[in-house]
Amino acid sequence: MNNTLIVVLGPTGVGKSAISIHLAQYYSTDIISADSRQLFRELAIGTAVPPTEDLQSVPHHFIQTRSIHDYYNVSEYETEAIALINQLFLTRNPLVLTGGSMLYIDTICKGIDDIPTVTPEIRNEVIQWYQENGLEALQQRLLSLDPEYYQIADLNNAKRLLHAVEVCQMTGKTFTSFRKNTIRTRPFRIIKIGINQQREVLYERINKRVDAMIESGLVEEARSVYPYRDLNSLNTVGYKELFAYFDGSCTLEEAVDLIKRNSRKYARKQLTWFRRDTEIQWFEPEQLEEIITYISSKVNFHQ
RNA sequence: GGUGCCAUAGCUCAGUUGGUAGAGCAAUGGACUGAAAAUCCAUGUGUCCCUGGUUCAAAUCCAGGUGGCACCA
Repeated sequence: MNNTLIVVLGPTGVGKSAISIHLAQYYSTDIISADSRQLFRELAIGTAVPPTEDLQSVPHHFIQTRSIHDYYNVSEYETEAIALINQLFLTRNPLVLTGGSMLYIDTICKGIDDIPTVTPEIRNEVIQWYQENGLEALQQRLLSLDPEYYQIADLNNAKRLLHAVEVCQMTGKTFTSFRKNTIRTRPFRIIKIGINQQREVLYERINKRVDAMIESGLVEEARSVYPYRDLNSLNTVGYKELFAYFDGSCTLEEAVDLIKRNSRKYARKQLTWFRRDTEIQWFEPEQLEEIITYISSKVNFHQ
């Protein structure tokens, strides 16, 4: 098995895109995005989609391919991305996967259990029931539907409980019965490259990048999707803060500061997730040569 | 120059009739199975501006000083 997926991961703003493009050019290959927000074509500036030149110089997949109005989830991503990866391997090797959405990356590397997709009717029904009856009632409902999951569930996290209840409600089976937690072995090798740098430097980069986004017209971009603010796809850093400004509940300056702060928080959360993954080999953003050396030490593409 | 108000955690501020201090935000750590840039959880020692006084005991009362704000000249 020589097919290799090079996974470039790291916190937001660290410079993953630049490294991925260099790697893709070096190996004459494509980039598959693992970014849950760059998927949406209406969101370009605020999600830091690479500039047009970069997108033209290297083929990118899963960038700007969906609308904010489309329903999308990790499972769909897994199905589509794995199919594409297998197809691309017929003509090229290695491939580069890059992005900051932790769950999306893990889904490609390890798979995710088959859980039936909840219909909008059931979802709305359960959400409405929750809004009328509250968290405690939701916990009790889960306890009666799936006591096993109740034992391990994060009982304050309504989103998790809601999903478990939805699945039970729809299928008549317990949520636990779908949670096999089986790791899928992929028909390709995976090399994980983590990019990180000193926290202060990273934060400074993030702050500057937000200023640059504002200069590039983020306010206008956010205003154009403002009417659809309740969509899940717009519960996104860079947009939700500007919606508050449009509402008149804060100044533009305050909104921009909040975008910076929330981006930093996001970066921290990403690092928390990645920290437990011992397969990741970490590098600084300038260490392109070292990265290529490391990859070469793991696999030889010219045999 | 005079008078009044204020000074407590990185920031904004609570702090009852004196018993050596605690919220929100920030920051940091953690969780994570179809909303994941989402959602949830945990972590609070700081010359209570300085000096002196009263008191068994002062962030708290008194005097002076320093800095800020407001008003009057």
